[in-house]
Amino acid sequence: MDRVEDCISFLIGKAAQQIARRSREKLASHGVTPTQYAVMKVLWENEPQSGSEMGSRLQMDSATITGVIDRLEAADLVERRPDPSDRRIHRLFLTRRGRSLQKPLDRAMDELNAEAREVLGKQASAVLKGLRQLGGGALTT
Amino acid sequence: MDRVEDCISFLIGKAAQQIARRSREKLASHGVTPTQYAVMKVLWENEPQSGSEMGSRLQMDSATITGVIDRLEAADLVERRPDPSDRRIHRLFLTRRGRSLQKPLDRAMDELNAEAREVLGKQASAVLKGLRQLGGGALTT
DNA sequence: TATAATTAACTCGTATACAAGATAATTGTA
DNA sequence: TACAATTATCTTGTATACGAGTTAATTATA
Repeated sequence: MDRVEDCISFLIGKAAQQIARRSREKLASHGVTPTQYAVMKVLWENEPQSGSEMGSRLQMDSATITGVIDRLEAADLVERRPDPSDRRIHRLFLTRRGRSLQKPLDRAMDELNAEAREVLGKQASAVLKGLRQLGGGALTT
Repeated sequence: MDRVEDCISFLIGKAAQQIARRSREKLASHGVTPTQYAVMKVLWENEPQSGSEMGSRLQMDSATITGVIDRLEAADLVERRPDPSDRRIHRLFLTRRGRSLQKPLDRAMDELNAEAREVLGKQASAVLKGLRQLGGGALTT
């Protein structure tokens, strides 16, 4: 590979950076980051969840989960409650405020998806398929 | 978008995470990170470069550049030297050690590219084209 | 049952990234 | 030339992300 711009790792990294940047812009007015949105989206779908369930669903490290939940809790969007049958576990619940953000945040992210699809054009489905393969363990050591 | 796994931003983020992880694994034995590799690859191609040239080439923020160069300098891979005609600028040079890493690091990253291409199969070129579009300003606000 | 293995969550240290802003130097302009 | 605008770099603070290791609790096994 002659130029760094031809390395797949570089290309995908920069594409991810641009989408993350646009995503941050769209979510910023609601005080939520892209990662925080992902966690809340999983909770809107199925509540409560333990941290480890959340982590395996979102492919997030336990150290990362802890920090994200800390900040979501500080923002009064999510709440940790002890699990009655297993004292190692904290169950994650949405607060009223957390529930109220579902529609506006989903709308903002739907806009972003539409923008990205427009950029990708008719190759969108091929790109998404490739991304699913790369992100889904095909590269596991 | 119903599930977070169908959001383009999530998919591309996770794909980038997996490639970055594999990239770190391949570079770790040489004591270099993926971002540090990118900076060195640009210097192998054309030396010296100023920090701002490096930043615009690699789409890196000035704050990020400063930290990466700090660590490359601490590892004796790159050297900052003042620019004789513009005292704002630090020119970046490779050290002997920095030059010696070109072949092994490029080989390691070529392996990674081959792995990724194998995963993507015949859709590789479509995926790369899409990534170039997304990473190259098509989403700029 | 006593103990080993596993699990969930957390802590600490390091490395990107970005926002915002500071400083020093250079360039453009009236 | 004096001053405004721009440029290059660096600083600080925040948010992921990962590696490594800790603690407490649960499960599996001898």
